[in-house]
Amino acid sequence: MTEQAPARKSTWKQDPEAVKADILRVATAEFADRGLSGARIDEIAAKTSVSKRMIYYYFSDKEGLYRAALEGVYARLRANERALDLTGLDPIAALTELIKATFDSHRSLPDFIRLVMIENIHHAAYMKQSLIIPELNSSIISKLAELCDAGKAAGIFYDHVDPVELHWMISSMSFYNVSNRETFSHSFGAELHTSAGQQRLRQRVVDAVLAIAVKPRPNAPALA
Amino acid sequence: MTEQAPARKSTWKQDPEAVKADILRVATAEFADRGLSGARIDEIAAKTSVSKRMIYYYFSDKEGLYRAALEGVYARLRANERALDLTGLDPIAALTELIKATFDSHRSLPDFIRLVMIENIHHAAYMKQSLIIPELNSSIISKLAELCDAGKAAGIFYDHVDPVELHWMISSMSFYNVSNRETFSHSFGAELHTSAGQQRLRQRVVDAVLAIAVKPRPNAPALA
DNA sequence: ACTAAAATGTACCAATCTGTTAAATTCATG
DNA sequence: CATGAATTTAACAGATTGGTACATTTTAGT
Repeated sequence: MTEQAPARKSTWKQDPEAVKADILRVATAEFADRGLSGARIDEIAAKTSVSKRMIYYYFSDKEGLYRAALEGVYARLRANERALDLTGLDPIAALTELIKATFDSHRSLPDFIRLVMIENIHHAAYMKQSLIIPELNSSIISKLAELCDAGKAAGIFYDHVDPVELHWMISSMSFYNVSNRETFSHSFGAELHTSAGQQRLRQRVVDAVLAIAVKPRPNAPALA
Repeated sequence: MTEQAPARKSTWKQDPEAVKADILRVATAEFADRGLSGARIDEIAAKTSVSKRMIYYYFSDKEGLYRAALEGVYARLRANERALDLTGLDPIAALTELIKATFDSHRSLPDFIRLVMIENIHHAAYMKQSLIIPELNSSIISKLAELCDAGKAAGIFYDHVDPVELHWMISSMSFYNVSNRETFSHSFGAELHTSAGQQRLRQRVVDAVLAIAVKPRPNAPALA
C-alpha cells in the first residue's frame, strides 16, 4: 500500500477534499448571487452533492463558509495579476498592458467583484478578519511601483505619479464597469456593455490613465 | 388653536405625513447599512416613533418599503445634479465644475451609494420596477450633451466625445471612491481617503476626464 | 475481521422574522 | 356629540432558517 496520493484517491469513495471544493464552489456562486444574509445554507447544500451537515463539518458556520469563499476569489484575482508579465516593455507599453489586463481581469471574475461589493456593504468586516488576504494585495502595487520608477527615471512620467493613485484609478473604472453594470445599463442604455462598447471603454481607460501619468510629448499621436 | 404645537396633549400625534417620513428616514438608513435581506422590519420599527404595523400600513411590505427608500435617494442625487448651474461657463470650465460637483455629490450621499450597490447585488430588480426613477436620469446626460456639443462646436473637444461615456467615467471614479472605500483602505492604506488625499483624487479625476475630452492645446498648462 | 476515528446522512429544534388579526384611539363632519 | 373613516397599538401566527444530536457508513491500521 503506497503513500502516493493520486492513485490512492481514485479508490476512495469518501473524498473530503473534493467535498470541500464542491461546497466552496457552490457557496461562492450563491454568496455572490445573493449576498451574505441573502444566501441560504439549505440552498447551498441542495446544490452540492452532499448534505447540509457537511457544511458545518468543514466550515463551522455560515460566516466561516463566507470567509472561505471571499479568500478564494481574492486568491484567483491575485493569480491573474501575477500571471501578467511585463518584462521587456517600456514604461508606457507596460502601463498600457497592465491597464488592459486589469480591465479584462475584472470582467472575467464577476464573483470576485460581487463578493467585494458585499464585503463593502459589510464594512469589510470579514476581510479584516482574514489572515491571508493582506498578503495577496502587494503584487499589483509593487508591479506598478517598479513601472512608475522606470517611467520617472526615463523622464517620461510626471514626478507626482503615485502607484496607489494609479491603481485606484484603474481599479475604479475596471470595478465599476462590472459592479454597476445593471443599474447603469438600465439608466443610460446598454450601449457601453456591448462588445464594441467594452472595447471602446477599455481604450478610454487606457487613454485617461496614461494622460495623468505620462508627460505630453510633442510628437505623440493624438487620440483617435 | 393651531396644529403646529409640538407636544400638546395626548401621546398620539396623528400625523401621517410625519410618520411616513420618519419610517422612510429610518428605513433608508437601515437598508443602506444592512442590505435588503439584512435589514429587519422589527429593527426599523424599533427605531421609529411608531409601531411595526405602521410600516405595513403605509408601505405594504418589506419590498415596498425598500422601493420607497431607493426612489428617495435617487431623487436626492438628481436634485443635487439639477441644482448645478453651468450657464456662462466655457466648455472646459463647465466640464471641470460638473466633474467636481459629481465627485462631491457622491461623497455627500453615502446612502445613495450603498442602496445602488445593493440594487446591483439584486440585479437592479427593484429599480426596474420603479416608474419614477427613469425620468430622474435624463438631466445629467442632457447637461453633458449640451456641454459636449458646445465643446465640439468650438473645436476644443474631440469629435468622438460622447456624453454617456463621459458620464460613465466620471461616475465610475466618483462612485467607487465611496463604495469601495472600506476594502480599498484596508488593502492599500487610508492615505487616499484623508482630506488631502480626496482633494488630490478629485483633481486627478478632473485631469483624466479632461484628457480624453479636450484636444491638446499648444499653450495648455502641464499637469502640476 | 475488528476497532477507532473520520466522514456523512436524517431528523429535528430553537430562534427569528415577516406579515396579520382584532381592537383601541383620534379626528372630521354632520 | 354621534358616527364612521383614518390612524395606531399590542399580541400573535405561520413559515423560514441557522444550527445540532444522534445514528450510520467508510476507511486505515492492527
